[in-house]
Amino acid sequence: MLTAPVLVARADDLLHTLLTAGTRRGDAVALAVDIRPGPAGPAVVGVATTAGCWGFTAARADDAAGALAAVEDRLRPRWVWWSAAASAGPLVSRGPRLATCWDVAAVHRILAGGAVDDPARVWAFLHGLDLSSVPRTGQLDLLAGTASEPTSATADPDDVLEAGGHLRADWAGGGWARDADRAGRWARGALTARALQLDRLGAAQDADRRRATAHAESAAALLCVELGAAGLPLDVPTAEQLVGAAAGPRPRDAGHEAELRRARDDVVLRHLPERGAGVDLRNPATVRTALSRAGFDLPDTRSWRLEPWRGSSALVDALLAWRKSERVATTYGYGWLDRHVGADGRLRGAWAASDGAGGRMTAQAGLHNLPAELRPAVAAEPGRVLVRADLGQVEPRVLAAVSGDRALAAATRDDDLYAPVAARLGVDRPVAKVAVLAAMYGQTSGTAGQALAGLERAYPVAMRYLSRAYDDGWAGRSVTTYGGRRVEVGPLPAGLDEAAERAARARRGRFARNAVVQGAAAELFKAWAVTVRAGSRPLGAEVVLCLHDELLVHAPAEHADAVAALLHSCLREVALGWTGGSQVRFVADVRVVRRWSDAKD
DNA sequence: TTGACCACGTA
DNA sequence: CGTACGTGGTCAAC
Repeated sequence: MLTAPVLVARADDLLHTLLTAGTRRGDAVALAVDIRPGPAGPAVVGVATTAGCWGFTAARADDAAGALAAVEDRLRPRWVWWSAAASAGPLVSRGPRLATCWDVAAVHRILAGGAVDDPARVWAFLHGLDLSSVPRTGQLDLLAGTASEPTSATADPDDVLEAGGHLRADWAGGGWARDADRAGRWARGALTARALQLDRLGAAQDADRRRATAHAESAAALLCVELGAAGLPLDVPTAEQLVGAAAGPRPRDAGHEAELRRARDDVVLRHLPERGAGVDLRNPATVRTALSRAGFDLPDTRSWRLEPWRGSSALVDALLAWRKSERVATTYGYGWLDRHVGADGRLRGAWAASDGAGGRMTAQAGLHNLPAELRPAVAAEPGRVLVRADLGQVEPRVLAAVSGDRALAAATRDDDLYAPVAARLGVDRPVAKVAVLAAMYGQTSGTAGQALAGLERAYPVAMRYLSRAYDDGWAGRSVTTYGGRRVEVGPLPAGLDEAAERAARARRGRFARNAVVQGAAAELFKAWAVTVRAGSRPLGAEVVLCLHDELLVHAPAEHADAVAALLHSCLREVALGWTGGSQVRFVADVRVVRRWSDAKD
C-alpha cells in the first residue's frame, strides 16, 4: 500500500525532484530534518508531497539548509512538520527563512486541548486509538540518541507503524532520523496527520475560522522558534548598571557574595531587637514572627499587606526596599545576565506558542515578567529602532466579537470602550471599567456588584456568553474558544465537603469564563503577530518580543514608519477576517522608540 | 532530589 | 472568592 521513499542523490537535486513530481507553488510539502550536533554536522532530510516522498543525507548541514532555501524561494510551500521545534529549530539559525507552515503539534493542541503534543499521541488521537496503549520507548534510547530494535517482531522494520496502528516508539523517539529512507517516511507521516487534522477542522461548524486559527497557531509556533534564536536586543552596560543600582556591585567570588548579602540583610535586621537574631528574611515564617513582635499582626507578609505602613514604619520601609533589591539580586541579577545574555547582547529564552489554560504564549528566562525598572536596558541596536505596539482594551473588545453582542460591538467603535459603556449604564467610567473586568474575570465582591446588574441589562448577549462558560466550568465540561481551542477544566479534587466542593466548582467556573476570553484574545494576538512577522521580513525587521497584547519589532531606522504602519494595517486585516465583519474594532498604540521604556521617540 | 508553599514580576 | 504565567527562595518529605 505504501510506496517506499525515493532517495534524492544530493541536496542540490531536491528542488528539481519536487518540480518533476509536479509540485506547484503553495503546495503542502512535509519536512523532517535532523541535524547532528556540531558546526557542520551531517543532516538527514525527509520530504513528502501528495505525489511521493523522498529523503537524502547531506554531509554538511549548510548544504541541506541551502537546498531547502531554494525550495522556499521557488515554491513557497506550506511546510508541514510534526513540530516547528523539531524541524524548523535546526534550520532557522542556518539561514532559511520559511514563510508558512502547518504544525501538526500546534494544531493538535487546538483540537485536543492540553499541552501533550508528541507525534505518537497525536497519531493515536487522530486514529481513535487508545492513548494508554501508545508504545513507549525507553529513556535509554533517547539518551543514547540511537534507535532501539523494533518493539514488535511482526512489524516491518521500515514501516512507520506498528501492527496495532500506533507510530513506532523507536521512530518517534528519534529513530526516524537514522537514514534518509526513514526520514522520508517520517515526513509522509506528518503529511498524513495533517490531512486527518484538516478533515476534523472541516467537519466543525466554523470550519473557515478554525482553519485560519490552525494556520496562525502553526506560524506562531515557528515564530517562537525564531524568537528563541534571535533573542531580545539588550544594552548590556545599561543592564549591568541597573542591576548594580538595585543589588550592588558584581560579587568577585562566593565569599564576597555572602558578604554583600549580609550587608543588604543588615539594613533591615538592625531595625529588629537583637539585630534580628533568628530572623531569616528569606523565610516568610520568621519574618511574620518578627513583624508580629514589632506590632504588625498579619496573616502573611506580602508586600501589599505591608503597604499601608510604608512611610510610617522604618522597619516596613526597609523590608519593602529589601524585597525589591533582593528580587533583582536573585531572579534578575548578574547570574541571570550571565545565563541568558549572549556575547551578541541578545537575551534568549525558550518560547512556547500555546501553553497553559487559554493558549497564551509563554517564555522563559524572565522574558515575560521583566521588571519595569530593567526595561530601559532593552534597546535597539545601532541604526535600528524598536517599534512597540500594544492592543488597547483587548479583552472586552474580544468579548464583543466572540459573543456577537451588537451593543458591545457598537461600544468598540470608540477609542475608549469604557466611555460608551459608562454612558449606557449611567455610571462613572471607573465604575464601568471595574464592572466589565469583574464580569470577565469573576470578581463578585466590592463595588462592581451594582454595575453588574446594569451590564446584564445593557449587554445580555455578552453576559450570557460568559455565564454559559461559567456553567460549563462549574459542571466540569470543557469549553471551546472562538478559534476552536478545546480547554479542559479538570476534575474536582477527591473527598471535598459540600462547601469545599462548591468553592472548587466556582473556581472552575471562573477559570472557564476567563479561558474563553483570554484564549480568544491570545488567538487574535497571535494572528496579528504572525501577520506582522510576514510583513516585517521584506523591511529587514523582526519581531523580538510577544507579550500577550504587546509586540516589539526590531527594525532598521529608515523603515520605522513603514513598520509602524504595518502594525496598524495587520491589525485591521486580522480583525476583519477574525470577526467575520462583525463591526468590532480593535485599536493599537504604536510608538517608535530606542528603548522599550521610552514613552515616545 | 522532589514537591509544596510563599513571594513577586508581567499581561 | 479576578485569571494566567515563570522564577527563586525555604522547608518537609522522600
